[in-house]
Amino acid sequence: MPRSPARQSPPGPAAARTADRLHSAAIRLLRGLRMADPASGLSAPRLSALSVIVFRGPLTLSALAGAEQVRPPTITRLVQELERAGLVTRLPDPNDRRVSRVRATAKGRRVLQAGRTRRVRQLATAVAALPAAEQRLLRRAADVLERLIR
Amino acid sequence: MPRSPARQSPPGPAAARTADRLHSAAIRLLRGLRMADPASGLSAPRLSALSVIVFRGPLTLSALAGAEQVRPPTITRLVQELERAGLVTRLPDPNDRRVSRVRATAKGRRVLQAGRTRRVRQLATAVAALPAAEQRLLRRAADVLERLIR
DNA sequence: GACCAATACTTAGCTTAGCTAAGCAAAATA
DNA sequence: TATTTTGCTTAGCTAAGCTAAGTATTGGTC
Repeated sequence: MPRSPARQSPPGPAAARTADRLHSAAIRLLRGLRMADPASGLSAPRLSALSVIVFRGPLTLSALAGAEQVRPPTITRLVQELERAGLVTRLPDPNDRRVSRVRATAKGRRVLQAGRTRRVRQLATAVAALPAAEQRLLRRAADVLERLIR
Repeated sequence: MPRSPARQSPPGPAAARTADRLHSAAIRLLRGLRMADPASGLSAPRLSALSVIVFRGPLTLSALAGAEQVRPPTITRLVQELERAGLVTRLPDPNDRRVSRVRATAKGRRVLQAGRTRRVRQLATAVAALPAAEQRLLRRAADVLERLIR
């Protein structure tokens, strides 16, 4: 009998089922959270992009697009919106005038903190209510997922 | 010192961080999967709705909206698209002429299977490549997440 | 039985977020 | 110097969500 993790073409029913459940869970999780804070205009993609800009320092639009796994035009627009809201600014690159680096403003950093807290509050509260063992489980699952997603 | 899971108003930094990571993971996971199959037109929301229709039998639009956690107009449109694609049909309710029940067609059931397989294939393959212990971990995490999401 | 409120869905019209294709300007290369 | 490549933008499309306002039906109330 072949050892289990050998099969390649069909991923195997158990893995497929797990993938399917994670997929559904992701959809519902984001739907539950979508636009938790219309006032500050911090939708999921904006929050996510702003977070990258805040934590990975000033970076080029290409790098941001790569990190966010979206195409260049999407990033162009997202950054324009964040800029319009005063959350980020752009610096010209002195060495290469094609590129444009983005950095968070003080307001951006402030709003990120407040906004992500508000946005994931429901989820965070639900997580906090779980027994410690399940919280640990979710943390380890997040590790695995982050690796999986690349 | 107070025992840990007691605090309520701020969910606590560990839970908040876990929530934040799950949030990010969900965004990136869905971005990676979005429109894996443009040919069959099976986007995530359609797949998700079709799946509910297939497995929870004929159900009213309101019930579907509830299950999918979206507002009525969104469901109206989604169902119109699925109908146009021949994946579902509508039955009038004999007792109440306001309501309209949706059921999957044979084609709908067929396409669901093929489509979801294609759509989550990347993810399923990645999951299948994990050591058994991590696959188990993800399954248990999916249990917890499904409860969490309600 | 006539009205009125509630319910189930639809329509209209907006926003956001993604895409491709095509363009422009700067840099790198031949 | 001419060409290609790179980084970003513009134009224009689609999908998926929303609210507000409509229609039709049901059911309750005087």
